[in-house]
Amino acid sequence: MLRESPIRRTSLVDEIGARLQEDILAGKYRPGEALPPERELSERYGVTRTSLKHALVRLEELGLIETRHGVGSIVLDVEQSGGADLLKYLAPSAEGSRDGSFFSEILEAKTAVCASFVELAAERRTEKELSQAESLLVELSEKIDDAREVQRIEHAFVKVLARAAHNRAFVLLTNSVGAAYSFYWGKYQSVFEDGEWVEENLRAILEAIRKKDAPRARELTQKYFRENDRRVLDVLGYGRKAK
Amino acid sequence: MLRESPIRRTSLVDEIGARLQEDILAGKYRPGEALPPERELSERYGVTRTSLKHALVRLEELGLIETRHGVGSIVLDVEQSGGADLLKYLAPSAEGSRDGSFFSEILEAKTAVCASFVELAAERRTEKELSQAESLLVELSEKIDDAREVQRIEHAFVKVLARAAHNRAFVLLTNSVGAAYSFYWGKYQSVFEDGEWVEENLRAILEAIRKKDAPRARELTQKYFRENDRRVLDVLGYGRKAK
DNA sequence: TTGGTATAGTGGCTGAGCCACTGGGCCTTT
DNA sequence: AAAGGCCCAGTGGCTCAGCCACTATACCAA
Repeated sequence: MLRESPIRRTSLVDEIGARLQEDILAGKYRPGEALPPERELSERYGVTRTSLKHALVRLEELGLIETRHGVGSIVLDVEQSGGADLLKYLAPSAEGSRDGSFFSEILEAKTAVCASFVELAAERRTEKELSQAESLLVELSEKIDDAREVQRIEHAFVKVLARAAHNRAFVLLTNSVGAAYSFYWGKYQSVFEDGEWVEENLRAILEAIRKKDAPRARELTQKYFRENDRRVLDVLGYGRKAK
Repeated sequence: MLRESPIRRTSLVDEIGARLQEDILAGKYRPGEALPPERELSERYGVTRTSLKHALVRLEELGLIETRHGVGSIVLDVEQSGGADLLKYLAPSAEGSRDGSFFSEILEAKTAVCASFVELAAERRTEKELSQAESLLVELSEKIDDAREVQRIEHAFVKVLARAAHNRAFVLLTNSVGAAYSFYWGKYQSVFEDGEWVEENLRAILEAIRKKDAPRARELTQKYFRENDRRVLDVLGYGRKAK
């Protein structure tokens, strides 16, 4: 069965969390200041303290606030303590404000991270990982006219390489960055209409990895993703503005 | 006032969250399976459902579980959906099991990420950022015999460069990675006893950035951090084993 | 086979309440 | 005055009991 992206039901808690998050990121509550007391916030948003608290737990996990017993919830400086998992929340709000440069920053980071782990993958890949990547390429050539499938397979291919680097930290970093642009996922599918171009590049990268030619693998990856990023930004209409 | 690392009071919720997290990561609950119902879990751990729920919210934010109304909390595959913010929790448990390779993986990722944003920083840094970095180097040379201070300043220096890349995604990635090794922070201070070596390297990097020589900045950064990583692993006794 | 419906199991959310911690003001003692 | 102890208002931590909303399943009817 084809797995469609499920309708995302937003719970009350998610809603409150998102509102608070926006307010914090918009500077309504400034770093160093305390949020209003939970009792007041819960009344203001019309929810119980319990529900509000669930939202605060989430914000604390993200590194947006620090809650201290007997004191309150202090707003932190995002640049100082915000974690990478924030990226997935920042993307939609950047979209709302037509902030294309933010998306280009995500892509840039993605490209850099990918280039790094591909370099490592070239040195450490096992035969099994090579064949996994290879079979993805075979699948790609079969579905080369379906942009949607091309996009999916390319993504899976990158994930295989991330694992092939045999570095758990890189896998998690890749996940965070991936979650950040997953929001845009459907919006630049047209980039993958040129399936041959994708296949050609991925194959070249895989060849370099097979030969354990790390520098070349890195170079090819960087080249491919940079061009890819450029096309994506073009499609989304951020083409020129973006640095 | 000198800011000491505060005593970390662990709340009940943190405790439950940590326990569940360990159990999940240890494979007690397998990906795809559902966690026991909240009512049962809360009874098992001897806390109210509310408190347990707070912990589950945290785990969901981390990408360890997915909770669905009317169904339950499904355990996710960490490699598939775990975010970078997990790193900071993985470090202590890896320490417990003497898993040195995990720490070396974090350092490796850190080095790669730093090298990438330094490359960008060389192209985009403003004069202001240059002078910020410069004054940190001045401070460094004044406190060059205090390993603790050298470590702190080096860290601040890196953060300045991260911002100089003018890419918000990189800042957040750096924060996540930084949080991951902050756990070890005090344990390898001796590496920074050689303050001259640190200063010399940072200065060279800054010079390359000043000249907008991106490739060289990248190369120097990579060289410095790789050697640094090696020393850190040595100090922690993971020297040889680590890949 | 199809489609509805009852139902058991699960999370979502509420509201009231008590306990624990923090910080600052006040009062005593020196 | 200065220092130390105490109290208390404000705030988060956590509990308890309960009802509502959603989901999957099994069964029944067309």
